[in-house]
Parts: sequence; C-alpha cells; structure tokens
Amino acid sequence: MRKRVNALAEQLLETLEERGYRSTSPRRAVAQVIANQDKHFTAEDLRGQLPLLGRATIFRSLKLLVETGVLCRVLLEDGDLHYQLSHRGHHHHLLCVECGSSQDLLGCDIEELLHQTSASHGFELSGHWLEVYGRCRACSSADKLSELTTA
Amino acid sequence: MRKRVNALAEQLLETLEERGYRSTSPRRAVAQVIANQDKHFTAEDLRGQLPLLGRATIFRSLKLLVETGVLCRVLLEDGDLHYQLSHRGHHHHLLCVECGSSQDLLGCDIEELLHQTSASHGFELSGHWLEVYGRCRACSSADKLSELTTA
DNA sequence: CAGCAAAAGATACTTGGTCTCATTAAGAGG
DNA sequence: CCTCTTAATGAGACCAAGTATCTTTTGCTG
Repeated sequence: MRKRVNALAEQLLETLEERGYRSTSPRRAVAQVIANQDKHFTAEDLRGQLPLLGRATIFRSLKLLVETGVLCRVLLEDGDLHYQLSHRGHHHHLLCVECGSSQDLLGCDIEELLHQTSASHGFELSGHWLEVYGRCRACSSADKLSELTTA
Repeated sequence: MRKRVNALAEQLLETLEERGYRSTSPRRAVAQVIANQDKHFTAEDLRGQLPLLGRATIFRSLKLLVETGVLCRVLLEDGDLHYQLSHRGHHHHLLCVECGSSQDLLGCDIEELLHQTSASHGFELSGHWLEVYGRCRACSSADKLSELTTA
C-alpha cells in the first residue's frame, strides 16, 4: 500500500518533469502529500500538512498540477472549490455529502445528451461542468442499518 | 419594455415581502437594477450601479435573493461565481462564452439519466450542479459570417 | 406618532488566492 | 566536481469576494 502511494507521488513528479518543470524538494513534498490524500482537499489542508512550505509555493504547485491535468477542481454543493487527483481526462464526480468521498462517473452518456439538447437550443457546445451530490453506497447502507437498529 | 422591467422589479420585492422581509429603499434599488440586468453579474457590478449603497447591504440582498430563489448562482468556466435571475426552480444554464448571455436549459432528460447512472454506481443521488458552455446562436452565426467575408 | 425590531452603513476581519522581489537551489556544460 | 544560469522558493504585501460586528436609521404596527 505504502509502496503504491509512493509510486503515485513519483508519477506526479514525472508528469511535471515531462513538461519541463524541475523536480524540487517542495514539489516532491507536495506530490507525496497529495498522493496520500483520500478525498478532495483545499490548499489549507495541504498547508496544514506541509507547514514548512511557503503559502505561495503551495498555491503555485496546485495551479501547476491543475494545469498539467494531475489535479482537478471539484465544486462542493455550497460553492466551495476543492482539489483532487484526476486519474483520467474529462470525467465527473459523484460526491458523497456525508463522508466526503468521491467516485468518478464513468460510462455515462451525458456528453451525447448535452450535445443534442444544446443543439436544439441553437447552442454550439464547447464544454460543461457537472458535479453530482448524494450518498455513497457505504453511507446510505450505514443509514439504513441505523434506522433498523434504532427502530 | 421599460414597463415590463419595472413589473419584474415589483415582482422581486413582492417575493421578499411574502416571506416577511421589509420593502426598504435599498432593496427597491437593488431589485430595480437586477431587473435591468441582461446577463449574469457579480456583486461588484451591482455596486458599480448602486454606489450609494453600503457594500454589506449589496451582499446581504444578494444572499437573501438567492435564498428566496429569486436569483441563482452561475459558475463560469474559470470558476468565478456570478448571479442571475432565476425564473423557474431547478434548471441549468447554457452560457455563451463569447457574449456572456445565458439561456435556461429546459426539457432535458439529464436528471433521469443521472439517476440511473449514479444508481449503477451504488450512489443515492440528492442533487447536482451543471453548467454548459459554448456559443449562442447569435455568436456562432456571427462567426460563420465573418469567416465567409474574410475568406 | 412613538417605539421596537429589522435593516442599513461603516468598517474590521476572513478566506482563498495572486504579485513582487530578493534569495536559493536545480541541473546543464565545462 | 564546480560554476553559471534560470527556475523556483519564501516572505510578505496585496486583492477580491464575502462575513461579522456594532451603531444608527428606518419601516411598520399599535
């Protein structure tokens, strides 16, 4: 497990190096921490885990990682913007409002549907932003369980 | 046209009054300005048009209007949050990246599709946020026209 | 038209992020 | 391995959007 995580951090750094960015020690630290994150996080979360890094460095790294596609931004229900690892290109998130976990939404025909619908409004679609909120399997079954036991 | 706009402002105020909020002169001013807006705007835009109102008052009014469902927040492609009139309940926006206009997306089966897709991920859907970006009919035909004439 | 609560205004503060600029450190070339 | 160049960092000022606090004003009800 630990090995895998480090492998992920390595991978993030490689992505940066491929694009001509240096592998500096702050960046290694950021990559390590991000690779360990299991849910979406804010710049502040990162800062808490990397108190020795300058504020600007954290923000610069985040920006870079978003630009290179390593991270993506997720919009919370209240409008807060968080970050999380983006394993693939364009995708959407199923965000659990209870535990804060998120899964990627795959194999969904939404792009197709959006194209059709916007075309019918005379609209030439170029992009979209979609976030989906609800309860993950674990949280919703935990709910049902507690209903049964408290009843 | 002018008459309609004032009627709209009236209507916004009535919505507030129905919920027990007073009709004060700052609120009347805000309602008037919002009713005249033809695209999404920021608090700063409003402030520019209402220089005599306190900053906090503008923000308080916006918040109130969002809570009462008169306004909705729209997410721009770059992550900026703007406001705009919300004529109906839940809906989505087709935002023109060229002229900044927006249309509401109606008669779309997205909710249904989302429900199915998230259920297949074991996810109990409770809400979502969708914004669609592209070119409106006017802008995309203007583009085509200029291509023709410059060719 | 008096009095009270709601709202407004001024302004300090907070959060998330960018800019500037002097200093440090990758890493390429000798 | 050393040197040099340039990218990157850190510190801290700055900014934008929004909230909190506190005093004054204003709608409204009786």
